[in-house]
This record gives sequence, structure tokens and C-alpha cells, in this order.
Amino acid sequence: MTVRVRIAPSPTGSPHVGTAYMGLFNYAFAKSHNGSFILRIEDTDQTRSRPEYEDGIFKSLKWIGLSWDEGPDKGGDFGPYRQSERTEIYQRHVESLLHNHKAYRCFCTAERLAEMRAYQRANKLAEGYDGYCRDMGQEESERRLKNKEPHVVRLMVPDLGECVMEDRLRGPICYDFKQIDDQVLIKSDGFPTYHLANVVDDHLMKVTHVIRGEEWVSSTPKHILLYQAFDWTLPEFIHLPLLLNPDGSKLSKRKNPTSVEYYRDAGFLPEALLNYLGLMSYSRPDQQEKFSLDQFVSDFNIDRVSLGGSIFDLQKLKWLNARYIRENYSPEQLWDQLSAWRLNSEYLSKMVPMMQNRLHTLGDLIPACAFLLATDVEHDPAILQSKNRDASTSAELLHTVLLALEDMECWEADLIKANIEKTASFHQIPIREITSMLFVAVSGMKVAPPLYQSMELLGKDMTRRRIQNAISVLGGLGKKKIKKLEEKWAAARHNSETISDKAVDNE
RNA sequence: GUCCCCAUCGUCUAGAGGCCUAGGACACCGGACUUUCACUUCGGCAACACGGGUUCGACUCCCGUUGGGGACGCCA
Repeated sequence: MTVRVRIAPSPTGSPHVGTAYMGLFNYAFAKSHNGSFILRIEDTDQTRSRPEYEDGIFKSLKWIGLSWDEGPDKGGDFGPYRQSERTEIYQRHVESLLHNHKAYRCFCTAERLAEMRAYQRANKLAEGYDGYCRDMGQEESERRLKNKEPHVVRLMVPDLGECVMEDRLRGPICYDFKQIDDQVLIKSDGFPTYHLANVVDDHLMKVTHVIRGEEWVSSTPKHILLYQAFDWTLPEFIHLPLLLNPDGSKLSKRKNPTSVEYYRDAGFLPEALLNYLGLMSYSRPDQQEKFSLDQFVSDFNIDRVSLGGSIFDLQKLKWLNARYIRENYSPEQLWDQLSAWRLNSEYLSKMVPMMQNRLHTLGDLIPACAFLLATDVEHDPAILQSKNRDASTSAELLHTVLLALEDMECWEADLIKANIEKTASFHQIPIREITSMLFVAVSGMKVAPPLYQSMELLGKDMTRRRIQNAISVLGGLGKKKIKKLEEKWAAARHNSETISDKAVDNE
């Protein structure tokens, strides 16, 4: 049997280090068994998937040094490798489930489901779909289908019994079917959910080992049920522990830089990052901490992974990166790396127009722009804090900026400006009050080149990180405050969207 | 809240019942080297969550407690 494994990222944001982490272990497992490593794009979420992000995934994985045998950009015998191009396949498969009464159409509206959940929560009942449409007659189901009533297709999960899944690292894990509700397989837009698409594709692509993050453990019973419904052989399941924030929670961009692009922009070498990832929950038999991808693969043994989640420790990453810099490069080679990074005329020349009026001598350029070429900047709370506000309010303002920038897909000065303006109007304060502080947060200095252009040049992830650091220098924000602020922000955004929608309608 | 997973220094980890007075690495603290800094080097600090079993013997096996995390979406 040829080993075939895959990673299946969804293109809904900057490529995540967690994806690279899973990629590394899948790659190592495949290559150490002379198997194939597949890249599949899970873009079934039509509202969030973006082609630019897909491209970002390709680039980041290549940058870090991982290559795949089959994928959307490479082809292969089991394509297409982009789920949005496989809808017809899922339709066909779900028809057979419908036919065999393993699944059913559900016409419940979002409103009804929301009410149901509210009721369940209020009465402290188990949350999950209540099976309202489950026993609908075939005739009614067909009739409403012909009427083009919006609906989803749900998996028929048994009421009784239990599902035992075998995890290679954890042994048998037992789930009671009572705890599992009827999972949606096809959304009302006709696209499959992850659960359906992943099972169908893994089977059709002859995936032998499903190596993925621990967050998937609890949905594995649904997947097993699907394999059984189709009468397919199960792959082997291997759930790897998660990468963690310093506080022990799942690594998240709210608290930490998570995108591979951040590490690139911050000046880390791809092989050091990849090497560091290979240290997470894993140790080589010889205890070596610095190793190449080939070395990692050569004696890779998935049974050596330890089960506790690993905190992603920037300090140790920096130490490893430093070792690569001094041990693996001649000065000439290092210069090549530096110019591939930001010390090149393409990047540096962008500073010139924004600095021209500010230069007294040519030598003024670099000191003033140093923050654009730095991994981190030092924040002085005394100058960071807004003059007429306390540290906590200042932090709150900065956090709002983070929220405003979060969903930006296109990182350009004009759009950044527009989003900062939103922040100001949200707090009903002059934009100055925010920008003056933001200057310091982003640059670490009181005097800096134009803000929005600097942010554009720095890059989204670096900018985020600077602001996060600034917030923590200001003493951080409590969980409650953050939650409250985020709710208010979401509500305000919702309102402004409905207002602008109406405006469009009126026209 | 319910279900599931996990548990060795602050962090990453070694440890497959006696090899453990628990080893290594990062960070931190000292010393040496160095015009300075860095590198290097020597040393130090620092952990088996707790309670019960099993056993001649538990870091290691079993049970419980506690703690942490994850999942409970027409997101993946």
C-alpha cells in the first residue's frame, strides 16, 4: 500500500504556521514511507474563500521549503484538487446517501435554528440540531425540493450506540451517538461542508492516513459515519497536538503572529522556521535540535510525537534562527538572504518618496526608516500613551484599530486610512487622537514617515504585531473589556452595513 | 454546561517499571574569553500536579481528583 497523505488548508486568510506545521509532519510521514504528499484547497466556504489567499498558501509553503506531489497548481491523477471544482462529485455522492436514507433534506430556516439554540441554551439542554426535518416524508421532501425551497442536507446520525474511533497516537476514543447531532453535509448554497468534502475527497484521492490537528478529534465520529454510509474503508487517523499561545490556548492571530508571512517579513529564515516547527511536540531519537528537512525526514517516526500541545516560543525560534545565520551562511550568502528580504532597491526605494521632504542629508533616510527594517521596535509607554487618556483607554483605542484592520484583504495605504477613520468615528473622536498614538505603536518613534504608507510598507502582519506589542506595553486589556469592545464593534459594523445596504436599495 | 483529549524545569523536550541523586536545549543568573558587544566556554537556578492502588520496586501501569486545552455552526 502506498502511503498518501494530504493537507487541506482553506484559503480564508494569511497562511497559518499551523498549516505549515501540519504540512511538515504530513510531508515527513509521506516521504519517510516513500509516499505522496497532496495539497488540496478546501474552498467550500464561498463567503470567506479568496483566490489571493490560495496563492498565499502556495507561496508560503514553497517559501518554507515544503513541496507537494499533487495539488491544484501541479495536477495529479486524482484532481481537481480545489473543492470548489468538485461540487458535482459531492452532489452525486450525497444523492446516493439520500437514496439510501443515510441523509435527509432539512428545510429549517436560520431563524428556527437560532430559536432552537436559544431555547436549548436557556434550558441548559444539550445543544445541537433537534431532528425536526428528520422524519419528513419522502413526498413532502421531494415536493419542497421541486418548489425550490432553500434547504440543506443532513447526515442521519443514529440515536443510540457509540462510535469508537482509533487514533494512532491516542488509542481508541469512544463517542456516544447521543452527543452527535445531524451534521450538515450540503449547505443551502449547494456547496458541501468540510465534513462531507473531506471524506469524499480523502477516499477518492486514496488518502491512507489522515494526519491533522487535534481540534478535529471530536468531529471524527461524523467522518467515520460517512465512511460507513458509503461503505468505504477507513483511513488511519492521527491527530497531532496543537500549537499554543504563551497562555496555553490554541495559537491565534488575536494574541500572536500566526501567519507564515509574518515570520518571513520579520526576518526569519525559512529553514529555521521549519526546523523549529519540527521541534514542536517532537524530538529526534538523537536529540539533535538543528536539522535539515532531509535529516528530519530520514529518521522520522510519527509515533515519537508527544501529545501535549506546544507553546510557540519566539525566543527559541530566534535562537535557532541565529544559529542558521552564523553557521549556514558565508557573508556573501547572508547578503543574498538580506537582499531577498528587504535590503533591496525595490523595497528601499519605496521609502524615498515618503522621505524626500524630510531629509536634510541623505544619511537621514535610514535612521528615520529603521523601523521598516526591524523585526521588533521598543515601545516606551511614556510616549505611547495618548496625552489626555489613561493607558487602558489608549490600549482600547489601539485594539479597535486591530479590529478595523483585521478583515482587510487588500493592504493599501488608502484602505488603511479608510479603516482608521472608521475607528475614529466609532469612538467619536478626532482621527488625530488615534493616528498620533498609532505612529508610535507602529514605529516606536515620535517622529516617523507618513503613517499609512509606512503601514503598507511594513506589511499587515508586522503592523499587527507592533500594535499588539504596544497594547501589551500599555498594560494590556482585560478579557472582559476586549469582549465588550468587540461586541460593540461588531454591532456598529452591522448597523453601518445595513445602513449602506439601504442606501444602495434606495438608489 | 456537555463530551473528548492532555499533564516532567517558566518554555521545548528525553524518559517504554530498577540505568533517575530525573538528562538535554531555550530563557534567566554568575564566571572565563573579548578594547566593547556578540559568538564561544565553564558553572548555577529550576520539573515528575495531587491522592489512592498494582509491584520487591514507580516519572513510567491502573483508578480518582485537580488543572489546562479542544469541540459542540449552512467555518474549516
